[in-house]
Amino acid sequence: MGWTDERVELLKKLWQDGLSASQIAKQLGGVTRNAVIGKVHRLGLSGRAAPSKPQRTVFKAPRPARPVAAAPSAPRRIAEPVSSAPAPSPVRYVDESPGTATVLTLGAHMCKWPIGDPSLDSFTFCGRRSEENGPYCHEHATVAYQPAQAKKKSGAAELARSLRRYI
DNA sequence: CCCTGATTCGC
DNA sequence: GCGAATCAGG
Repeated sequence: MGWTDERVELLKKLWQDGLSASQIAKQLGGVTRNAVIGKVHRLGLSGRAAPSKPQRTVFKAPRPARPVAAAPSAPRRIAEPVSSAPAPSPVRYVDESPGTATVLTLGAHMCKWPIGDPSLDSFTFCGRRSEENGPYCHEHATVAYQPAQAKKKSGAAELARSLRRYI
């Protein structure tokens, strides 16, 4: 299929409407998204009012690898981002407000408990005064070393006992 | 691994 | 001019 005037016109319209190249290609039929992009580029209308992507190539968030790695015993799991994890866990660490310290402002005696998604710019640390010998404040220190015992509920003995009923 | 657009280059 | 392959991101 070639680029008839109609198809080019439709291409322009859809592209201007903000549809992606693949979507346009699917709607036109007989062409791949590469063909659409190539045509778009050739027509000279590469840029468009794209509200979805603000072009954030500027100032990539400086995020050093793992600031918490130095801790003697870091929390086993960092709280998942709220985006795709609606599953309410018994304890919600993410909901706390005090995430004031960034990686830049985080000092030696400040709580290094991570708050939020490390891959996001909004990522912060707790920032409250940490305990003398630990990387976390008192509140986070208690929660950091806890999860191990909490899961020690149904052991082998209890399991065996529950199974015994069905024998 | 899914997606996005950008670019290249043989046709 | 065309578009597949490839690249560079999110």
